[in-house]
Amino acid sequence: MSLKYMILGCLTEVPIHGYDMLRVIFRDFAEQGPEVNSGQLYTLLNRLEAEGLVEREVVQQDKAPNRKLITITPQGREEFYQWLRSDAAEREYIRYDFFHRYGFLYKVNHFNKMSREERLDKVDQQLAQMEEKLANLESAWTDMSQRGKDPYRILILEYGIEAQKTKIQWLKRLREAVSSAAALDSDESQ
Amino acid sequence: MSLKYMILGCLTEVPIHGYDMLRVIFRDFAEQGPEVNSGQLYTLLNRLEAEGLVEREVVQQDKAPNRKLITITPQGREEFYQWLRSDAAEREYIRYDFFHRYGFLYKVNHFNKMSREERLDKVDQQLAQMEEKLANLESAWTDMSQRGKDPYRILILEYGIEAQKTKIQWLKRLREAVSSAAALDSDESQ
DNA sequence: CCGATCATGTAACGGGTTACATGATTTC
DNA sequence: GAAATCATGTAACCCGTTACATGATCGG
Repeated sequence: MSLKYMILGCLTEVPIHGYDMLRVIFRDFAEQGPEVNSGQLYTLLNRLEAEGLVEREVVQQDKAPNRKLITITPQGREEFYQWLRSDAAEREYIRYDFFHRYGFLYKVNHFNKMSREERLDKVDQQLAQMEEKLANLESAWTDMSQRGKDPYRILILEYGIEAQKTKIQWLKRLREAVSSAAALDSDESQ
Repeated sequence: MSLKYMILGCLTEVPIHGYDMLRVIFRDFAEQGPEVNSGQLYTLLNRLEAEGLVEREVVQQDKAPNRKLITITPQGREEFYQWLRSDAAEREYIRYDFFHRYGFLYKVNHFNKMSREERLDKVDQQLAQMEEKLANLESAWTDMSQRGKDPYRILILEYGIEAQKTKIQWLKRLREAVSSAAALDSDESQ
């Protein structure tokens, strides 16, 4: 379970309440803010509390709905640091992981079953999407470096940007291949 | 469900039996052959058969365990082509997907909680793993192009190789940052 | 007053993993 | 005769998603 350690890691830095965590953690994974997956968060939080890794305290707010401030317990902190130092989650057994979960690539795998127009269409759409995403990442970078965030976190974002650029460059090559080659119109495989 | 379409896609090209599919499909995702996730395959296959998308026929083999040859039905083929042409599975809503599921990156996010030695250690390990993986991908490429496979499939592999190189380059930059900078030893975050 | 946002939750489902069971055949 | 590989399967579990429910407060 990876979210568990995201939560604990987040809490090692500052106590926070659930809704804010949703915005902080999930905002970055799904494009827009909440209502994204409150489901998982609150149920996990229940479990973590039962396990004694976090504590929740109701904070009365006048003129606003009550919040529950979540703090990490010493055991929680302990477990997070142990995980952090272990080599858990660092190994990737998956050889073709770039392929895994990237539906578009899987469809390229079956391009020989599509017409040239269909291929071009798909590639162009993908390119547009990926370029938009790159722009997003880049503006996030500007934002982050202006706010003087932890340099490691900026570096992480820079990895994301590089990876995205690599993807785009490859998509352009793919586009070339689709648009130019009759030789690529092979039908058999294997 | 993505595996469903991997199976159907595989079957549009050639009838195959379950165990072979395990080797073909899963070999590429988990490093070594079966016994990897036979669980999912056979249960899914049951469902696909019940839905009339595939058919199974027992093939008696003397001097070997019986196999069940799986063929795709016209409905199965139909459904696969529809999926292929739709834009299903092509959109990525996840902004920081490069971060998602890449445990190592998440730990870099918490590098400020580790000593310089621990950081270097982690980075070096990761580098070694990623370089090994690159070598694997490259030998797979040699293999594939010698066997004259579908050019699109070779292109896909080339994307994997490029992505892996990007990762490695970044890891080297990260290593630099860790080994050289005292300035990076910031403690606060936010 | 209505809709948006803040804030917390439950229930059902679904895909995927792990672990286990079975049994044959080939190789050492 | 033991271990490895071929071949098919079941059951339990876990993580995550979807969909829904509740209720308060704020802006128009």
